[in-house]
Amino acid sequence: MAPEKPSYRPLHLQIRDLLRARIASGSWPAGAPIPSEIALAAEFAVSTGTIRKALDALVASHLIVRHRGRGSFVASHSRHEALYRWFSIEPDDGRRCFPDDEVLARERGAATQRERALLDLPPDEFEVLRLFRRRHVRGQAMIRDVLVLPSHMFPGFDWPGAQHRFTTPYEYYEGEHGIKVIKVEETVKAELANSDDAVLLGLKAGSPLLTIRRIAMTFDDRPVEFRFSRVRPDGYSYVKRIS
Amino acid sequence: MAPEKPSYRPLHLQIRDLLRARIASGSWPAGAPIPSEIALAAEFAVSTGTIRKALDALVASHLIVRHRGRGSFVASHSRHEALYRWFSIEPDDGRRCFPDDEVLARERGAATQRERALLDLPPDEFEVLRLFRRRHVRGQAMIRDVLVLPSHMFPGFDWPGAQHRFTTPYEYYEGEHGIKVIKVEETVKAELANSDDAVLLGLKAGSPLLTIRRIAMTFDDRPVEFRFSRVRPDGYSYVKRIS
DNA sequence: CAGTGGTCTAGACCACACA
DNA sequence: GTGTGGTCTAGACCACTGC
Repeated sequence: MAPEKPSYRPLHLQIRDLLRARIASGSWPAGAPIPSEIALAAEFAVSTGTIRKALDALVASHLIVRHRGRGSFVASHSRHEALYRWFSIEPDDGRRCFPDDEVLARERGAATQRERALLDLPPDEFEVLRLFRRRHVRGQAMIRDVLVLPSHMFPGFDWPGAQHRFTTPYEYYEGEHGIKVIKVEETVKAELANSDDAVLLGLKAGSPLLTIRRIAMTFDDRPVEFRFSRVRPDGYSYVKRIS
Repeated sequence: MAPEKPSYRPLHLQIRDLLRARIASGSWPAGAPIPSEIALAAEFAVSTGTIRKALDALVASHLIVRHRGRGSFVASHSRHEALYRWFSIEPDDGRRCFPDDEVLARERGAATQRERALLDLPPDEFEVLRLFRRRHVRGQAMIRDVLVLPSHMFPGFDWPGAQHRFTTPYEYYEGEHGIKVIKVEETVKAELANSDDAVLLGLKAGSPLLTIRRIAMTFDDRPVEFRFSRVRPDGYSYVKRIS
């Protein structure tokens, strides 16, 4: 006999996915209030306990936030807690602080073979946006990076222009282009500083350097941004906590 | 008015902490079955829903595992899923595989100032165990590391000897010394290969190298092990996924 | 004050493992 | 079978927010 597909999924999972779809589709935009437990229970004709289990899962995956007495809301990158969520570099003295951006250059061009693959560009799309930055902390150049974006997902892209309204690129993607980054994958390597690193980060060529390649994804693992960072290693570490 | 301490904590949190304490104290050792929901509900005189919420939290923090029809059990490092939980290095070709250990040396000696601080040694303890290893993958030397342990927590320490019974040090700590690692913190840096790296990993001195400093902790953030790893960067990356 | 989410209860029914 | 955990219900009560 051929294996049967599961004919049943728990209600709370079905509801969780339906609610997630509403957030993914943009019908519930970032920051918007969502219906109360009671309203949702009525809409789906289930008990509040089942709704609660679905909402708890969305809280766990950072898709909504809930406040007793106020209601539930679609999570947003503009919340302060979101700032450090994706940023894994910490000074060795423990005093975390978020770097300032300096946009060095911006270009629009044909995607390389590698960029096409990393960003999973559809066959009829060939253009990417590239944003070259330098990032400072306490006045010192700490990171230089390049952000590569699929052009077709960001019509009218204007990050340096919108920088006064949004504190991070992800907040800008979300607020201005309706694209919510929900997952990133970073691979870290050690390399040697080249002459550009020497100039931009004030290092000696040939000194060691941390490099980070990041793929940022939205719903359904769709790539949104590829980022390549080169980090000066003196005084800073890449940190991962596992529990 | 002086601020009042909270006179009330939710029952499910209190019960979660009580159950966690039983695991921490060793009265419920790794792998042991724990009482059923109904039995726990009777013991604490609460409803099964409250017990369930406490147990769900313990599942989320990997302290217990539950199987429908069989029961709930204290989680153990010997489970296969635990193998990769703490290991963040992945080959660039995607084919993950766990390295073999080769113990190069073992020593027992006085802790350095730095080791004392990292391991939070009590004032009357001065001795550490050091284990020097090399780790291979597909026949190639990939990592060399040193493990530093507080001597007083591991009486009769015999890792290379017990290597035929336990697959990883953490499984050995748990099975033989009753010490369960539940959390690690890693800081990653880029450095240059020295002459020892050149010999042990087959690199050129001066080539870039990933270094990882790890603190492994048991309950109450008590340090159990300090580990310093030096990783050959060609073909491997340190990976972190955030969602 | 009404409305929200957080806690807690006391059940019922089901899928599954094991003897 | 019996016993386990997983799902789901229909309530009650409380703490908190904002009007």
